[in-house]
Amino acid sequence: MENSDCDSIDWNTDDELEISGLPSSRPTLTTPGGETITCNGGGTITCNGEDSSAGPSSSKLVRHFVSMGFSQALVTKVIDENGEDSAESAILETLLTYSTLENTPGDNSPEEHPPVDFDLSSSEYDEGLYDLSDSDCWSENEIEEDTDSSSEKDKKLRSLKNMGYPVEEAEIAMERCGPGASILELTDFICAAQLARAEDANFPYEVKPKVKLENGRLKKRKMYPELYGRKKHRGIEEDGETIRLPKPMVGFGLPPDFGIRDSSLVIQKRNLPEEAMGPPYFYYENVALTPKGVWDTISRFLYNIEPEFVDSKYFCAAARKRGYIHNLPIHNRFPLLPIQPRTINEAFPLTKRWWPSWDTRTKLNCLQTAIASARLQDRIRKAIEKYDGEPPAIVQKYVLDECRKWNLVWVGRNKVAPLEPDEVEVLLGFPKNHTRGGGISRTDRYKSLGNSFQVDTVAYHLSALKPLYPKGINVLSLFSGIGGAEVALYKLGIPLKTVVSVEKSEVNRNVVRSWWEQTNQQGNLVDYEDVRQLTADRLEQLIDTFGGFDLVIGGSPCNNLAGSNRVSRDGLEGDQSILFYEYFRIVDDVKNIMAERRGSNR
DNA sequence: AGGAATATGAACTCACAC
DNA sequence: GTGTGAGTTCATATTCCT
Repeated sequence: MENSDCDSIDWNTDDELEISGLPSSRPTLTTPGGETITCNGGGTITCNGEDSSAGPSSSKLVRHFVSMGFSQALVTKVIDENGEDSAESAILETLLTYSTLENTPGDNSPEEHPPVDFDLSSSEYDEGLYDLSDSDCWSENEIEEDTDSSSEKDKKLRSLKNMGYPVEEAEIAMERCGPGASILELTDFICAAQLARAEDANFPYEVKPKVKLENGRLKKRKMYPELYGRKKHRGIEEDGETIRLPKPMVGFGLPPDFGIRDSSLVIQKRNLPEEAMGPPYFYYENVALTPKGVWDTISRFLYNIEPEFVDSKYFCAAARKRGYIHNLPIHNRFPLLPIQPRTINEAFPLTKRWWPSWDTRTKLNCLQTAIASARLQDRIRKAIEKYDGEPPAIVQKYVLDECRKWNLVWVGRNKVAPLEPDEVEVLLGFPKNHTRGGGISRTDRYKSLGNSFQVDTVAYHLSALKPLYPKGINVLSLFSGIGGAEVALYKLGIPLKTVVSVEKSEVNRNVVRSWWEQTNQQGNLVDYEDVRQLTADRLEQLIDTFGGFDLVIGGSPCNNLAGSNRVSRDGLEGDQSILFYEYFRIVDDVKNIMAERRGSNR
């Protein structure tokens, strides 16, 4: 999603060197306003595990860190050393360092913890928006505890198959791991077996194209047609260098009754390249309409997975054409409830009265980061007012062009207006007032919202994870923005055990933290300011602390890709959009580290 | 100082006619 | 095949105004 340009820090080369050259231990950045941000290194932490009242106390701090998986003895020791008043981030930093040095599991390894209690009904934040009561849309698809071992086995087999694993490998894994093995254990086994086979065939990591620096620039990966041959289906073609956008832009399929009548548009299964398979799962997002060749490059880096292009106009009343590359299962998806109104009239009933018959729009265009000026709205009003009845065709065209360009709606006689920030929030699937208050300006609200996920769309894709992680997931959220991924998972009812979030903009981090607190999250929220802080060493520490990441999710900056940018639409190598390579690096690091851990546990 | 307002096209795709 | 026109787009730089 999201935004890397919300503040005044430029991503020019000098800054890159400056930031990456910082000592890795607890760097402290200072904002232009002189305010010190202490969320580096260990990150700012929010945890509402027990008492919701604010204010640190020693015992509470101890419980807090113990709940994160550190041993009580270690936590006590570190707090004693640092002092109770020291920042939580400093304590976490020390804990991470110690736990790495000790290399011995604490008294409370995360796996030994009781599952977090995830009580949706206790949330008062949603104002009844999230109807997560028993829904026949998905309950039948869930994996339920079943006493019948044979049907249990079938379900696991089916799940594995749906996740893209070959049936034979799934059967072998179930035989070897025993009847009580969880899906996660089974997928671990299959992945380890695949890795072992790859090594046997002298086809190990080295084969995987690596990113290399060339003249200070990132070098593009070679195509490996032998790994993932050219293909063609449903309008998405790899025609030499260009991936074409599908029409209609419905991805691998939409929920039932979402506008797909042609069943051939629904993809039942796909074959992921072996090196792309999870765990961890990952999910990458960016604008669909990029300069030529960008999605080819992105796909090449992300294990040659075919992008899923979806227009969110099928999920809400506004268009949002985006590409998603992920290794999620695509079976058993279900939509968020309640389903959003999908026409302007239904979403904004009050506009109906003023909507002229010659404005035939039923959907809004893409919600962007800026809104129409008052002067433009005035020009439109004056242009129409000159005529008693229906304005002439030339005026209609002028008005309609501007309305389309600026997403204006009719709010009075001859009066058009841009959407209010709270209306944008709801369209994008966020709770009303999600970005309101806490010191964020109206301009920044539009900007952050314009850079965000459409929650219903993303949630539909992520819904396949729900049966796989009934006890919750650990998420690495990159370029988190205002937390579209977190909100989507929450609305799906997937408990958030740990969220490590990286977001450069302070106002956005504040939005996510407020949401986290208001929704009484039981897990841990750790945040970082810069993706470059997540070095391989740091990722190892985080993985060892939290027991690995189940999902790495994020959309890297689109600034240099988006069509609205008149100034610096420089493509993937642009100042901001180049951070895509950081996304790839981190996903690849996490995959390799977790594969190593699986190997050494065996 | 900082928020708000304002002006600023190009690149791309698609449909259609020829 | 080529040409043309219509439609769409997670934005930025500058100025204005408290």
